[in-house]
Amino acid sequence: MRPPADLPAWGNRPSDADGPQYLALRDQIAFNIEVGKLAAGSRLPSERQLQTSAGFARGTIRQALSQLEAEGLIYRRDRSGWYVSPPAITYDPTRWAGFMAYVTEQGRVPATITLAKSTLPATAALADIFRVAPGAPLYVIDRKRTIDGRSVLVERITVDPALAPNLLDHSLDDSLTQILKNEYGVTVARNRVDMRPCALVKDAAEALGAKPGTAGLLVVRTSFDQHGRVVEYDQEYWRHDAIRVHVDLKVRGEATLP
Amino acid sequence: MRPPADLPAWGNRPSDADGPQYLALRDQIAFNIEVGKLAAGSRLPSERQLQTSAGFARGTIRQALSQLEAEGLIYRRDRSGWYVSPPAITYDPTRWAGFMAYVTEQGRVPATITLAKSTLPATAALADIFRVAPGAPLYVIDRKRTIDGRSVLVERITVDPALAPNLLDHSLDDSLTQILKNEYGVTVARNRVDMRPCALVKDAAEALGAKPGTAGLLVVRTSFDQHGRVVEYDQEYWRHDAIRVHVDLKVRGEATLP
DNA sequence: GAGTGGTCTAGACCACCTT
DNA sequence: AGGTGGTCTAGACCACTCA
Repeated sequence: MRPPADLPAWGNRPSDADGPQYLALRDQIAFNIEVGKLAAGSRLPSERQLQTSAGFARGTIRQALSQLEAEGLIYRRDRSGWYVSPPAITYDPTRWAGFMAYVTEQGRVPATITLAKSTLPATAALADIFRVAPGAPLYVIDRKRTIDGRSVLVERITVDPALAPNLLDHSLDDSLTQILKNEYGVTVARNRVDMRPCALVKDAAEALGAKPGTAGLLVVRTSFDQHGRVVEYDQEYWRHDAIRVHVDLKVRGEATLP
Repeated sequence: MRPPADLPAWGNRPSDADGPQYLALRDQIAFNIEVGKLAAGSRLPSERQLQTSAGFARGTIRQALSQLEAEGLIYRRDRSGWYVSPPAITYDPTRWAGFMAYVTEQGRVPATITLAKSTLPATAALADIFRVAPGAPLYVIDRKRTIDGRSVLVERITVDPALAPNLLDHSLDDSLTQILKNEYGVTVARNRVDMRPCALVKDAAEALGAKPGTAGLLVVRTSFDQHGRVVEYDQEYWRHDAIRVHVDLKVRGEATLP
């Protein structure tokens, strides 16, 4: 399976002559990034520096920066500054490989930090998912994951203690799926993945050092074992510029037609 | 396969007391949407009306509206106004159903408008994808698709004329995959899907009546026939609030481990 | 033609990060 | 302590949509 080429598109041609000024500034910064004058991970000049060097009002500068952020070319660390985005990682939900594995495969350095772990009573929604009584205890684990030192996602994993008693006693900084398999003999037979663009809610944004409301991608994975029981329910909030999803499918039977 | 529940999340609790004012305004509007006071598709008061009724400067109003837009609760029609977003459609790339089918299935009304069709010489990137010589002729079709009358995606489809001669003579407002199958006997054996959050580039935004730079989702589908030839290469730009991706997978062999 | 959002200015104060 | 981005104000003009 060859790695997916950089997704081409209709093209982001330089703004038409006489477009808005903020787009002209956008183009100039984007150009500096593309030719490598501004390297991935490096910091942009401060807004006030750009203000004097470009001669625009600060609001206009911020419009240009927000545009570049929306495009995924740059990102901000809350109240710290603007930085050039590193390349995105490619994520294949159909592959049987955890975060640590596929990030490493792509020549990057992954890391996991456990933020919190606790036992909480099931909310109505979770009770429905796990088919347990509302209020029944569930393990809840919050983790943060980084690539080359940059926080790219926070996740909340929920597990039914019935399937993995004393799970929280383990070190949770490695692949949870591995632990479930090796320590509890629980294997995943079915995987359901839901994805949608979102805005990073406050807690997620704070954990990522991003401004609340920044664009993100919500990936919800639900893993089932061979008996159809929910093994793991995982909500991942990704920085929107850090992920690309890639799925490769053999077409299965066409019996799904009504 | 039961329809995926609304993806729950960490929760968008009301902004902490004494948060920024624009978030207070956001909460107020969001509340009006949730309780149905502002129905899906309906128009919000104009920015200047909000300005006087809420007592904030217009910039602050616009910040609140942009926040709601990022969250997918509202959208704007360029220079026309702000509107409440209808529910998103669920898209399953593993299912053998075209746009018209799965939108209808979800109780919505789909439509397709062909914007342009032409024969163009292959760019380097396209030549590589189709394994033809650079400059070789390729069919290029631009279409727009709507749900309940709202434009939700524009796409550019590229097809190799060798597989489907005179394709452009057909009506292209229906499922292209159907035409390829019924008229040319070309069936899809493999489907590759790449997705990433993006900003809508100028042409795509204009076709959707959105402001350039609005958040979107780029979905690139590459379809192969049983001989591994590329049948159809499709770049879809979605409004980010209009789509949810849902994938359901049986876990296949674990032979992919290194 | 009236009203809309889109763009832009030139200030200001604040909370927070960095050193 | 100095500098950063985050928020906010009160104006202005323009291109465009819509009735």
